[in-house]
Amino acid sequence: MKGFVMKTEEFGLQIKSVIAETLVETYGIRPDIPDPVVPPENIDAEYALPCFTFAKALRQAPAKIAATIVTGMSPKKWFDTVFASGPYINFKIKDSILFDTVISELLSRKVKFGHIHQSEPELILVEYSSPNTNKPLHLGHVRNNVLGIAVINLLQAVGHKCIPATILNDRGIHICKAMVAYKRFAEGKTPNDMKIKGDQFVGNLYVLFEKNAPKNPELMDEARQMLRDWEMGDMETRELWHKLTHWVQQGFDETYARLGSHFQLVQRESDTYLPGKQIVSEGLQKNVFYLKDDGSVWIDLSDYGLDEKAVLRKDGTSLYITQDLGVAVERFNDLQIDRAIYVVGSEQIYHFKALFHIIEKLGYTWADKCDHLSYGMVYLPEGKMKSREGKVIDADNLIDKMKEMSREIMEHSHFQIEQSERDSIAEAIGLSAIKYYILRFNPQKDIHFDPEKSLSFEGATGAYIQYCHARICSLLQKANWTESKTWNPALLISKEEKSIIRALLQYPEALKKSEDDLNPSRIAAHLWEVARCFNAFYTCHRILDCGDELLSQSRLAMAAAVAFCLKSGLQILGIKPVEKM
RNA sequence: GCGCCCGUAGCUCAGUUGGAUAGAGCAACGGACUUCUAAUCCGUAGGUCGUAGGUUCGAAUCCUACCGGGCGUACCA
Repeated sequence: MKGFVMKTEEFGLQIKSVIAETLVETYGIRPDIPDPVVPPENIDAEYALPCFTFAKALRQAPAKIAATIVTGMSPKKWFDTVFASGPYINFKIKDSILFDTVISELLSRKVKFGHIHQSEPELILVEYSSPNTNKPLHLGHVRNNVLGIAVINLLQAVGHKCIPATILNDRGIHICKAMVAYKRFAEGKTPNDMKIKGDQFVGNLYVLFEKNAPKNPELMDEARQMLRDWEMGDMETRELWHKLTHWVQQGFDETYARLGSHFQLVQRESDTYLPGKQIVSEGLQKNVFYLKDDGSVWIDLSDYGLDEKAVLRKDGTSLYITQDLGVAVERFNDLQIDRAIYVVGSEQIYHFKALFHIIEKLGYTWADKCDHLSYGMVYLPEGKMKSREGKVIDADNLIDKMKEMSREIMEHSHFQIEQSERDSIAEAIGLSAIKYYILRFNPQKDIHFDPEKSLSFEGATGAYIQYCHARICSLLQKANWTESKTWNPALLISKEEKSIIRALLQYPEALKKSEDDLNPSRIAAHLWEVARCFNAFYTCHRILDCGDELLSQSRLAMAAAVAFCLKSGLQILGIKPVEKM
């Protein structure tokens, strides 16, 4: 029954080699063969090879070449038909072989379908999240975290090793403002007393400060004094600082746990702002930097089309870029990483351009191994989020809200779920909606987020894909399905089944593309495609009790393959697949 | 001013190393539930791809100019 099995990736490779062979035999030339592409829907074929690139060498129209190649090609046993259509050569693979290959590979590789093994994996540090410790995480951070998680999963899926890293920006005027507000207004209360999370507690203080500061200028003076005291290591100030930052971090930990953010390396600005100074003095010695009369240190980046950039203040204190410089050098030296990816918003494009050029000028060979994965801003209907004014979408509130909406739908669902399971499922579906919504976008694009309209459980959403996955899990469970059950790919003959198989076949390519340009939206889109194909199939064909046990088993095998693919993709996106909803 | 990003259906977005008839979702309208989970499916309608030039066999995609929006251009982060 299962005769000729070939790994899915080999179809493309085989096509290229057949074309190469034919070109040698027919024309006596050996040009580069482009990768096969996916034909449009009206063409019944899995692969198409465009012949434009041969036109120049052969001095013939692409369509003529395509026709000639088809005529001269020796048939392969897995071809059904090969036909030229204009400048394209279309390859239709024998259904039985195609179906067998795709389903067998999914059933054996499961969620590793499409993953790649690297013989020499890179060690890649991915820095993401890196929040200020004076307020709760908001929607902007959610985008950052969700993207960071997905990128790490993506890199690992294609065989690299990652160090998830973050820097807590726990030092500076922002936290001092909250500290002043605490002394003035908090009356010694704690987050526990107020029954709120530590980050929200401190965030409220920060907003309180900003509200009162315009009318009370002495508040700002106090905050500045607080910063000086902190730098001097004043005990009382440090204790207060420690107390507040600790509360914030406890709050973050809860939110991170919900979002699924994990960090192998957590650095604090309060620890890392010093090493950069060492780099600055080295740079001065190498004459890469120069000293101005007032004592500040600069670098001229005009040969890169940038301006002069300060790397040390006149009072000798570090700047943001000083710290990043020090941290980067430490990471490459101490951790032996091959690459570093910074997941940071697009407003810092200039900063990272400057940073990487400075590293290059300092002569570090790994300067080109640093990447800034920038992502667009998140806007609300009323404009940009402003944490000073408390005008933000709070991460915890957002998750809670989506969870509630999800629970609400569950109440009215036909499918009954045990009371005890509802909470975790509602949480998972709520998070799916948020994460999928964010990851559907190209990271480069700004997101205009309307809380009333943006998050939905219908159409191209996380819930849609989860729903498809849950349906299949339910089927498999009802049938007591196991991989060892006998099935026959030749029985899967409907056009809906064919669409499913083609979508599955293209998944590894979508994964690869996603990783190539660090763009998880490609996977997100492809999962939608897979789920859509399955849902369409599901409504017009029976799977269980369809009157033919072998057909039933064959459809179950295909359904299981779909489930593995969806599960794989969801996991890469950082979305927890559910088995019921 | 200068630099970078963006402009595709009413709305939100795919498609951009030039390639087959520019695709989805939402909203609108018309259909399918005594359900293998309707958080689903099927159908209809909706487009001078910001504008104008250019490059060529071919442009949403590349180049130039302009219009509109955003972000930068800190001894902030």
